[in-house]
Amino acid sequence: MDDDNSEKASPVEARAVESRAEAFQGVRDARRSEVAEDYVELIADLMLEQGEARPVDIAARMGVTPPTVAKTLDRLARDGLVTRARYRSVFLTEEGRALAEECRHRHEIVLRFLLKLGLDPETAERDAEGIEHHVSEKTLKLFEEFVSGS
Amino acid sequence: MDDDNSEKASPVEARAVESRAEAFQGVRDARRSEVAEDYVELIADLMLEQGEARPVDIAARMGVTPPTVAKTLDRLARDGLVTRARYRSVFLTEEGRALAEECRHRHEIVLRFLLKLGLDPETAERDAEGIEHHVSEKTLKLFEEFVSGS
DNA sequence: GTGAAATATTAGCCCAGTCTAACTTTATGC
DNA sequence: GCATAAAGTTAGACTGGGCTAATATTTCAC
Ligand SMILES: [Mn+2]
Ligand SMILES: [Mn+2]
Ligand SMILES: [Mn+2]
Ligand SMILES: [Mn+2]
Repeated sequence: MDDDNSEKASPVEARAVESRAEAFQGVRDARRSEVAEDYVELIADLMLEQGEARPVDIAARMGVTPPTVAKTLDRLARDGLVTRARYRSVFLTEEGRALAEECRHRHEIVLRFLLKLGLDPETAERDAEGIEHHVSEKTLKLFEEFVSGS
Repeated sequence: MDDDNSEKASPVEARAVESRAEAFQGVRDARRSEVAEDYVELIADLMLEQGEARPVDIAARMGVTPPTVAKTLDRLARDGLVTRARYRSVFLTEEGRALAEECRHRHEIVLRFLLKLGLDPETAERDAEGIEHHVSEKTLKLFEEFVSGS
């Protein structure tokens, strides 16, 4: 090892490192809510479309197997987002409904934003499904303005 | 149960269900590559900044502990993205370098797009770190045009 | 050169989220 | 009403990605 690379971590560099770590932390936090968000949004959808949210319909639309849905719903129930009775459809709690509404709204804005940008509907729907979970309030506001703007 | 809700799944509805499932599948696929993408991008960064990519520096910037980095690097090595020797810095394979370059490019475009939209740099960096993994080629193109456009 | 500090690894734990196989319960058609 | 089909659940396995505690190795200051 020839070159002297011992730049003793200036406060400025230290701050940059920390800030980067916080960004990654934030993304990891967001990741932990993704599945719950998609489920409550879908459950709200199904209750409108079909009058009830059955695990089998959730499974078909999420593209996963029924046991996966069962386990996920148990976690959602544990976290106070849904209520559940054996062999019956699932229902959203107040908290679940609130989260679903928030997610529906955010999904809608992200989708309309991508469409306005010129994306085809199929791709827009797919990208929105992923992007929605990583959009801050500030960004959402800007998306909204862009959609509404001339 | 009074109302008759037995709408026998028309082909149109079936296609809609399937398409939605595909969107979720796509998002799940993207999620599986997120960590690998962030790591190779960061490793490439460190090799430029510091001349080498040490686990301790990766850990600090990712905001995780060294054992987490070790385990992740082992997965990356298994997947042919990095090479590794005990107690030494890590290196990217050809494949790893290619992926890193792709990720760096995509990250850059998403970031510039958010900045152009009017987002503050701190939030832009954080949102970009999450959004980048869920942006299709088509969307990236549109972002690029928007950034370059008058 | 040696000892202490820094770095890296290993072992072992945890939880989320996926699956298949087997079983139970409910809904449906006759 | 009953047989069977559909739906739901349970058990058990697996991977990814996080952690702490303990250990091993390397680096550095003297
Ligand atoms: Mn989604
Ligand atoms: Mn959604
Ligand atoms: Mn990222
Ligand atoms: Mn990135």
